[in-house]
Amino acid sequence: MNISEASELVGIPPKTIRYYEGIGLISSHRSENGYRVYDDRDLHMLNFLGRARSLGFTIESCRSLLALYQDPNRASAEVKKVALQHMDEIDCKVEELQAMRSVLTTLVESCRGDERPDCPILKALSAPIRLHQ
Amino acid sequence: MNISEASELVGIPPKTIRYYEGIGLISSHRSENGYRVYDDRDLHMLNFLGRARSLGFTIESCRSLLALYQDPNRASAEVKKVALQHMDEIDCKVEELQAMRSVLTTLVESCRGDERPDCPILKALSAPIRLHQ
DNA sequence: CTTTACCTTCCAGTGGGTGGAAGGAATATC
DNA sequence: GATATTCCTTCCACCCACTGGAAGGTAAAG
Repeated sequence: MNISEASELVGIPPKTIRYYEGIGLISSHRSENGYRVYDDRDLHMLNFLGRARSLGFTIESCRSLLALYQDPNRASAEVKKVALQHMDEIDCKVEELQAMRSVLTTLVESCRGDERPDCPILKALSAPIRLHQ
Repeated sequence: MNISEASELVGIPPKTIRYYEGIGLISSHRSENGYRVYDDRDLHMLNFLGRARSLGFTIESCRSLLALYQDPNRASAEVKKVALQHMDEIDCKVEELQAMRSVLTTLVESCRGDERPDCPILKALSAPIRLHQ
């Protein structure tokens, strides 16, 4: 099948599929007219990639995961390691975002949000420079 | 003062300060030798930017916030609107990340993580293609 | 035969910087 | 005075993970 059909089946845009090929994440065969052709095996890889990406794995992690997936002698510990590392990064991001959120909540709650210029949010943002050691 | 001193005071790298000037977020005066010179007012703006960025506001939001800050006829409602919109985006991101995290948790918990190839994480990633309507 | 839809490659842009090269200017040391 | 180091300047390229669009070839439908 051609790229657009593969795209529909796995839910990844054609552009992205070509991109994945460009960076060596997947490969593809070509038919006589130069069009990319995808078989079940290719769909399987693309599907794997789509799921991994939707869980937030980076392209490089996806590369590792795909390699492990295709290696019958893999140790599941390797896979778990990649996943745990990813979870750590997610946790870091969530904490960062929640820290921001909590400051923003305080600021927003203290702002009347009317037509007057007086604004605690701006006041907080323009607070005196504290020395960055 | 020169750029590196300003940088230290506000905790923003010189490269980033130049970048902010390049995209028109701030401006700067030059001394005779062509060096950028920063006064208290400039430091104040940079500090404002640093705080806004550290709360996760995008550059474009920072531009709006700086404009509001410098407009004595602003309505605090405008500021609050920017902040609320930003909070919405943070909430979206957190939800996304937590959804990923919860799937990952399940997968990681089910993986023994030993030297054997059998791995539920890979199994889940290679699960049959479900049609993307 | 023409239109439309699909395919190809390549270049450029997104956000928010960061690294490094090449070269000028100021200061410290010998 | 010469030299070394540090600081400054600009500019170009790179990061991630795509995405948009141009220019042109190919296939299927009317």
